[in-house]
Amino acid sequence: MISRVIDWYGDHQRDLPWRRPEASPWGILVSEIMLQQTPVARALPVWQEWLERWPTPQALAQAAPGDAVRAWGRLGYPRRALRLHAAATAIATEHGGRVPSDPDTLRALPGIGAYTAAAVASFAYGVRIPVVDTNVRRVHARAVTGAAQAAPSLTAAESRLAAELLPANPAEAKVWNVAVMELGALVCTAARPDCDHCPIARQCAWRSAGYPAYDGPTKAAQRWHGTDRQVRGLVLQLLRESHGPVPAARVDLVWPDDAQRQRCVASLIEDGLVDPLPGGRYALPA
DNA sequence: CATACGTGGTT
DNA sequence: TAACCAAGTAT
Repeated sequence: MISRVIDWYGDHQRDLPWRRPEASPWGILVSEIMLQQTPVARALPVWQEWLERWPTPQALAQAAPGDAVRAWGRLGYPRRALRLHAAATAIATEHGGRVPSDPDTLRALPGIGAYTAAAVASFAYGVRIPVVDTNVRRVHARAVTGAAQAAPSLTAAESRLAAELLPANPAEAKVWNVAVMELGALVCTAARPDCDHCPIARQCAWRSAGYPAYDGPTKAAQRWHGTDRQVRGLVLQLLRESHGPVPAARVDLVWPDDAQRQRCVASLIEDGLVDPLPGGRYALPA
C-alpha cells in the first residue's frame, strides 16, 4: 500500500511552491499556518505575497502585528496572522532566527499545534514523525479501518495507526506523509471520493465492506449568520480596509445590535486583533 | 472534551 | 438555499 500511494503521488502531485526544493522552512511554516482550515487555492496568492514581503521570520517580526493581520486578507481566522507574527518574533529572538526542527520546540510556538509541528518537522527537515491532518485521518479511516469517515476528533487509536503505518526510513516517511495527505485532498475526498482513480482501491477496507455509512458521533454543525464570528469578521474587515484609525461611529455601522457589537469589539481587543485608541477610535495593532 | 474561531466555494 | 467542507489551535 505504501509504495502504491507514493508512486501515485509521484505521478499526480500538485506543483505547490512550498513543496519545491527551494522552499525554506519559514516558507513551509507560513504555508502550514495559512492552510489550517483553508483551501489551497485561497492560500496560494497570499502565501506568495507574504514570502516576498517577509522572506524570513526576522522580517515579519520587525513588522507591526497589524500589518500581518491586514496582509492576511480574507483567509479567515485572523488570529492565525497574529500568532504567526508572534511565532516569528519568538523564532527571531529565542531561536537565532531559524525555524526549529524539533517537534516539541515547534509545538511550543504560538499557533502551532500537534499537526503543524509534525508537518514542519517532516516537510522542512525530514524528521521521521507521522503527520496527521483531516485528509490523512479520512484516508486511514476508509482504507484501513473501513469506516466512511474519521471520528470528530483525533483518537489515540488513530495516532497509533498513523505511527504503525509510517515507513522506517525518514525520507520515505516524509514522502508518505505528503502523499497520503494529497490522496485525501484529490481522490479520497470527503463528499465524493473518486475510487475509480484511487491507487489503493483494491486494498481499501471501506470499499471492500461495500461502503457502509458512518455510524459514529458527528461534529456539531457550525453556525454563521448572526454569530459573534460574523460580527467580528465585519469589524475586522472594516479595519483592514481602512488606512488609519476608525471612529467608533463607523464601527457602529457594521452591526445593528449594540450589545453584541460591543461584546465583539471587546473580544477583538482582548485577542489583540484591535487596538482601542484615545478619542474612541480603533485600529489594527501597531 | 466541547466549543469558539473566518471565509467563500460547492452541493 | 442551507449545509457541508477546507493542511487546526486554544481554552
